Amino acid sequence: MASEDRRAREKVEVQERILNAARELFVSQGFDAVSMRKIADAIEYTPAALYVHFKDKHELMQEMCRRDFGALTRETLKLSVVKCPIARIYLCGAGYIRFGIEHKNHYRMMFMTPHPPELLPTDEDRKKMNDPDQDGYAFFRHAVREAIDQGKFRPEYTDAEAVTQTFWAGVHGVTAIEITHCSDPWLALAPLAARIELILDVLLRGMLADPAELDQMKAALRKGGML
Amino acid sequence: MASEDRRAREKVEVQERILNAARELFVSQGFDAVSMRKIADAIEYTPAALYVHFKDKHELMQEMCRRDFGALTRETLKLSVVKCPIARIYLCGAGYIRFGIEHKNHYRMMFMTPHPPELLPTDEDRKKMNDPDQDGYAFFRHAVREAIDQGKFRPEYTDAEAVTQTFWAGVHGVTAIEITHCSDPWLALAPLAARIELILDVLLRGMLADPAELDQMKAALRKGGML
DNA sequence: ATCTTTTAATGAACACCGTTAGTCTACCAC
DNA sequence: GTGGTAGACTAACGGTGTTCATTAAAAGAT
Repeated sequence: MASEDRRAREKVEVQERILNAARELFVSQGFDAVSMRKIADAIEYTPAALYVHFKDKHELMQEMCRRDFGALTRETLKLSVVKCPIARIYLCGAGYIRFGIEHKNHYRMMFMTPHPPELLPTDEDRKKMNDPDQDGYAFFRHAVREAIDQGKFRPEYTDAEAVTQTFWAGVHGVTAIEITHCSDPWLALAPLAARIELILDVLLRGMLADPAELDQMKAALRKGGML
Repeated sequence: MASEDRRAREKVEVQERILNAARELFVSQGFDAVSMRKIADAIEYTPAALYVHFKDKHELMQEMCRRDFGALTRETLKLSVVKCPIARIYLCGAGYIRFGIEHKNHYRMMFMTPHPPELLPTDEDRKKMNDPDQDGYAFFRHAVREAIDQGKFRPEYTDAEAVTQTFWAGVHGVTAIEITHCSDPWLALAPLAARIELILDVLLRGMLADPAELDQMKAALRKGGML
């Protein structure tokens, strides 16, 4: 059945052309600027044809973001070479913010827009979600757990999940504010770089049993050219 | 010209009925659920009539949110009775998050949606914006400045604007994550109360010259029944 | 009391949007 | 060849924000 393979290949190719057309509109103008009709026009198809390949607009956009966000995961996982969990946490946070700001609309879609609660994760998804070698969140939480186990954090901070989510909240806050308010004339934002360093320093120092360790870690990172 | 006054009163009354109808749809179902036609139906007017009173849908929604957010400002300003700037900062943050979560859609509209950059603040606005007795942000920044002047923060933290925005980023992060992801099956969020306390503790402790002061302050607040 | 100006509200339309039902057609397995 | 399948198409439905010419009524001026 070579022809069957070919048909499958063709199908995938069409889907990819759809997703690429969608991406082009999306990155430059955001979700609302992507209309099924515009996508269809771009690839010289009829709007209805898109529904052969995707359930609806939301699923289409989600699929596109999902693929593109593999890049964030891959970039994050690269940090497994960093031995010290504190340094790993710091670099994860910095990378996360940077990525979000370089992909504003993707970030908005993934982390600032509620997803329909109908799409539940499969068992396979659940497995991935908890594997630090496959999932960025799990990777980060693993670093937190290591730090806790090594007694790096204050003794009252034993809940890795809560600590992870608090750190996430901090970096998400900086990212989200930059995305939504960077050109808001009602607000005079301090330089982004300063805000990034501040939030990372403050969060980590506030969690560390020995706050001085932050500066040692940063000095070491600078020495290694990783900061 | 008594009749002129009456006409003005009537106009204001219609505007208010529009805003109230809009609010009702908005709080329960969000921005997208509010359509000009639905609002018009609710007050038994024609859709076009709304454009006599408001430039467009966005301005209408913005005006509604603006009014409702007076409540946040008023609630924040109440904290001027708290003498210690550190405690004031802490309570501001807690109140901010609480308010955001009790008014999810309003918060989303005000702080998670970019505003059209065409509407510049007037000179009067600019005056208000910098008056701690009228503006919540200025009030908060003033507390930060006090804390800095009193030597409460680490010596390298001298930029009140940056510190304010970093603290804001933290509380915004918690609020925004709760709003967008509270019913996300892909995420197991720690209890909200725990995340609130954690972020406030961590942020403040990370900034304080003497981290132990956080616990003293919290103890004092608990004694006074303010926490 | 009549005439003019102003203004809120209307009806009808425009240009979009996401989505669907029914149809056509090219290909595949038999 | 025949029947079935699946991708693409045409046409439409019901919705959206918004505009514009027109009405009707009230206000002000003479």
